[in-house]
Amino acid sequence: MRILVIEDDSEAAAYMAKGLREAGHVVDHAATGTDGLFLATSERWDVMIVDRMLPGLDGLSIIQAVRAAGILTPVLVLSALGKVDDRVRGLKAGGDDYLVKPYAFAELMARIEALSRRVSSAQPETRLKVEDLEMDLLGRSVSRSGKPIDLQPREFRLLEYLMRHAGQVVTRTMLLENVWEYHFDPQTNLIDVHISRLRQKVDKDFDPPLIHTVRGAGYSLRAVR
Amino acid sequence: MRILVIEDDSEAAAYMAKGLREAGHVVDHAATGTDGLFLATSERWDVMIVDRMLPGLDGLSIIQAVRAAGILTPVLVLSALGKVDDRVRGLKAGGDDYLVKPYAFAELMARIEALSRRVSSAQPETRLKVEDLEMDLLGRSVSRSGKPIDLQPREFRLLEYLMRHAGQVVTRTMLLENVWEYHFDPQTNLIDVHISRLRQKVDKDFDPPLIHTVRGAGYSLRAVR
DNA sequence: GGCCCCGAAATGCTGCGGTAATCTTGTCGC
DNA sequence: GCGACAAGATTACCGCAGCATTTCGGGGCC
Repeated sequence: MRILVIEDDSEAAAYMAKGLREAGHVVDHAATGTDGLFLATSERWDVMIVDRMLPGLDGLSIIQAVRAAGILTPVLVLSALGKVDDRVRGLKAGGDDYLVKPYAFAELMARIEALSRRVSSAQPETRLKVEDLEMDLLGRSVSRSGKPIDLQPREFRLLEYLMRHAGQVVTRTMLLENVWEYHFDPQTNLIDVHISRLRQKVDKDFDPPLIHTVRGAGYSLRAVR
Repeated sequence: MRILVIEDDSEAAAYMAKGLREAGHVVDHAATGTDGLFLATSERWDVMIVDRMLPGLDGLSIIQAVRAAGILTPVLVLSALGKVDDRVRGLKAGGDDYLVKPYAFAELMARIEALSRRVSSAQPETRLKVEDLEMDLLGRSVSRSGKPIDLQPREFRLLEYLMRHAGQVVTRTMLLENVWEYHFDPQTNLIDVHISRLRQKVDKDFDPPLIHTVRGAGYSLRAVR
């Protein structure tokens, strides 16, 4: 899970980040409000943990700005202020939960789980992304660097398979089995033809090429070889 | 907003219900765990508030049962137990938030707001809109660019389903299940025929076409492509 | 009994996808 | 470094799957 921590106390932030990383999450950290807001709006996160008292830009203002930008990522507000009034204000600003310092790490973890549960696990993945290449499974659409790419059904299935195995080498047999549902060798250059067609659409007008040939083995989708 | 309160202390329940109703919510109340579980699963709620200590069926067990039934309604757990361990257990059971008694009413309200915010944005909508195509669910009427379009019942249901999934690709199976309630393949071109009829009415005299076929996959309602 | 909605079937058409021929590139051995 | 061979890339072509449209008849409903 991708978690953004916005917290000015570097010791507290390091402690939290360490624990979260040990639990298998990807954690990024911003020490000021302005940095935090930038990261919050420029990348995709599953959960944000925002300290309320921050130098520069106040935690609650960040949340409001994030919400105003139409981002619905769950936010956990962290604060030393534990009075009811403070908590209410934190939630009203658009926070999804409020945790008072000092906190137990187990509770932090549990709350993060609870927050992300419904949002992220609500649907299985609906979009794939490899570098600047994006695929929307529900809309059956593909784009690279924002430009839409129009694919045929078989091409779409082929690219989906490649993207799901990005970075790995995919053999012809794997493709025949999983993309064509052939359990035999058609003795033609069927796959080569489709790879070629995909390249025309996916790599032709872009850089760097993403589809690489692994001679004698198969193909691989990745940024560099 | 529809709120279900499961709480055995009748005085506490009445107090809470009164406050919530004054805030404009619809509140129903169950005094035992079994009643609560029945109401939770048999009706639609926006938020549930569950006391942890209940006669009959424990609060956490209710939540687990509700989640097992595939219901994602946000649950606020209410409890006198405030130790970190108890809170963690409450959240792990599938609760979305945890509030310790005694609580301030303002905080309860704020937490309910926060809980429902992201989910309940799915209010029982009364009208759908995709580009210049509008559908009034209550009045059973459809119009495009202001001009009324007259649809047959089945056509209406079909268009409604497409509009609710605008931008996504809708497969034939999805349509059979949700528009026809067929759980098998009729082996005819039933869907094609109805799509064709819809097109005559929705796309024929307008621009751009909204109903697109996605070869090998299904159909899609969207502005371009 | 008449109207009309809906589903089945027949027909026509479009373009996807598989085959094969030809061209290009990479990799050996000498 | 050069030639030969194999692996892969590209191109063109055509059959037919998959979709659109039209017609027709049964049956529900007023």
